[in-house]
Amino acid sequence: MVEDGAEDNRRKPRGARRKAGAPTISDVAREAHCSPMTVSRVINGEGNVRDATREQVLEAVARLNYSPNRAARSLAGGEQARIALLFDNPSASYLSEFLMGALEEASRRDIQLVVQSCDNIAHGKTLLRHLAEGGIQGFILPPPLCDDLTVLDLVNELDTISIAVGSGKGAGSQGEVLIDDFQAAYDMTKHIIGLGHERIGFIIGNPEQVAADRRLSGYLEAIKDAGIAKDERLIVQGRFTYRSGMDGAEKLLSVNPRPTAIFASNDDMAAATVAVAHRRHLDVPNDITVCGFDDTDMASSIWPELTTIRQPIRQMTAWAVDAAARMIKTKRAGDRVRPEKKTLPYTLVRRESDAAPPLATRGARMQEG
Amino acid sequence: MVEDGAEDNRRKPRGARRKAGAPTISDVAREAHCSPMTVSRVINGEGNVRDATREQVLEAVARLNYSPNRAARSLAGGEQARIALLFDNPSASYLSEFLMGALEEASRRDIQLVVQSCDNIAHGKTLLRHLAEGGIQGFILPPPLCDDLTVLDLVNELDTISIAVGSGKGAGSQGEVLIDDFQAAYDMTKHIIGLGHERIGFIIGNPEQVAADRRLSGYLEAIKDAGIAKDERLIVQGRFTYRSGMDGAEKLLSVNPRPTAIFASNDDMAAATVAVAHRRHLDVPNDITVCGFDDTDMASSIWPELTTIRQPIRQMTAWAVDAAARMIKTKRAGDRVRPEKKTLPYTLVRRESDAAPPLATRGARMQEG
DNA sequence: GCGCTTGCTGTTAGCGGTATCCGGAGGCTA
DNA sequence: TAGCCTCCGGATACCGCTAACAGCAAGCGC
Repeated sequence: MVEDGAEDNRRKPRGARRKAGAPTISDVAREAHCSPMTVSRVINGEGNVRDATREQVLEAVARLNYSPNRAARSLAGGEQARIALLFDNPSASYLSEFLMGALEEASRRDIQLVVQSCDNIAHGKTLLRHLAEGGIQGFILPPPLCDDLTVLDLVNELDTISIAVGSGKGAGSQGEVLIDDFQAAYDMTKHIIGLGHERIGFIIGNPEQVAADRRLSGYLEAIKDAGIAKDERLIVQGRFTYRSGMDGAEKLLSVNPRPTAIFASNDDMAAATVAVAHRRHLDVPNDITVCGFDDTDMASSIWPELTTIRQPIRQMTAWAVDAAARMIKTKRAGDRVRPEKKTLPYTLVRRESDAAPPLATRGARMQEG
Repeated sequence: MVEDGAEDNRRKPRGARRKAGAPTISDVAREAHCSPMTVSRVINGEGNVRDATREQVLEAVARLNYSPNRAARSLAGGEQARIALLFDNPSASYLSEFLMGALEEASRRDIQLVVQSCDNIAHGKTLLRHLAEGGIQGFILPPPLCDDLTVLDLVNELDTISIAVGSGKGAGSQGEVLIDDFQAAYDMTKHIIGLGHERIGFIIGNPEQVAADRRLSGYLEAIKDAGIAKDERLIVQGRFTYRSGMDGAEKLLSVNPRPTAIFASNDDMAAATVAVAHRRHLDVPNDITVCGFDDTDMASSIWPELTTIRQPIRQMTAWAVDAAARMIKTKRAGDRVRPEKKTLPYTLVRRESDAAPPLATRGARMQEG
């Protein structure tokens, strides 16, 4: 009688569990009027599912708040993909968005993500080698790492795959996800011009990153199209850091006549520009318009909040993790890997840091003209 | 027919996929001349196995160096903990640290973690309900979600458990992991006093978060202990946002005589203070010392970089996951759940935003004394 | 019309364990 | 010897998911 303590309390855990427990893939399948296998395909981002079906499944997933059971998945699926995220990036706010997207997706997809920071390209390459030996099959590389061709070569040599996020030289073997930096910068410049500005300063990003070039080109093209003469003094070099933004802004604000607007290649530098402007007792935006790029956290946590270009960084890294997983999978299956590329839409987010140029300036210009 | 010895060499269809190593429970059973079930019994220390049999099994286990597959075990046993991480937090950098700690620990402990962001408290509550219905048994909540008592009530109503990270009202039913905000603020204030400051302004955080109160108390206690009289004009209300920090700083810097140092309850407000100071042509730190709290990335991405208090966010969330798992387990076993609480150590990070007060001020004071 | 792809979806068979049930051996009472 | 209990241990059915394959239409060349 003493012994049956073991049986008295757990008589029907199974039945009970089914009721209270988490929804399973079959629940979703029933809800979506299809088979569990199809659901599996949808949530794993495999192809070969009609869009209509996919949507039904996704709807059902959302409705039931389904999230796949990790244990079952790794039990059935064999090995998990292991992906590393290497970063060497000055802008902390960019980075945190970046990480969030990747981490979220990795946890959803049950992918093992190794996050490593590195000091410079050389160090990055050592790490790359090291990680590959440790069984990492794929890499996600933000700029500037993904902008270096020797890094790309190394990835190939190690027989791994890589995805460039927010940049990319269009190299054949590398996956890529980015926005149209050129067009975005063009749009922003046009927006500023549309406000009435003609003397528009520009702070270039880190020259080692292709995105910096593309943004510069977009700016140049836009002022050219608007018939504004290019003024070398209004284009200064930065490095995407706050500090470099301060230096750049100091230079720009010392030019005479002063620019009425400054377009910085990222938010950190734009924030620095606002700070410098304030230090010089210039009101943003009434004395000077300041615009950024990226829409990181910083853009909306300073005052005035920045008008900027929103990159869907989170979606981009999420997609990168996804694509990397797919590429690894096809590679493991022995199929030919076709690197995936994607361009995501950006948005111009208008906030409080832009306005028409001060009347005095406009007057001055009208007198000139 | 199918089940005979002829078949025992290898499973046929997926034999190829099986990894070289990893002996299974069946391998052990074969080795010990018994059934998998008996092996399971031995491994799990259940009764009802003859000593002789038990020893055979243990020997086989040792010989094969067998260790049970966790995924399979939790799948079959239905013992898997599922925890959700809900966040509604402005600071992205705080979050990435937050996530990293949690995800790392979750994967180590084989716990399933669902990550969800929400817009506000109301939305958070909807999600909470939704997730609980979806089989989530516990929640990890950063501020401000964990500071809201109605959220806490909901957690209880849903018969789930929660852990507050970085805050907590000490409510009986909720687990908590935090730093000693009082002591940290005390230390920072003392540090500033040690530099020679006597007129130290303080910007309070969001009154809805308990941590804000604690930090204020720490500040008050420290100046009291140093024999500095409390000056109401030097203590202003903020809300943890950049904007509120600007307002607070404006107020503080208008006080006459001006404070020589300002201690803001978080980094965003400290950054705002630096901006305001610069606007007034005050040099940080030579004209005025500014210190923050949290060590978010803003602290090190503005210039000058902020002296601040670093919270070990990663360890805090790792611990939270751990504690949540334990609490869920005891709850499932039908035992009374005793919410766990923990306080972790913080660090005062000294950077470039603090210095001794300007000589003029010190002179003035010496004359006074 | 015949095969032959191609694209989409369902079916089957496990992954490595554990819960539950079942049955045989042995001991005890009547 | 029947009846019943206890101790051991095996058989079976899953847990939730996915790999591999098996349809099955539609499109295409000839």
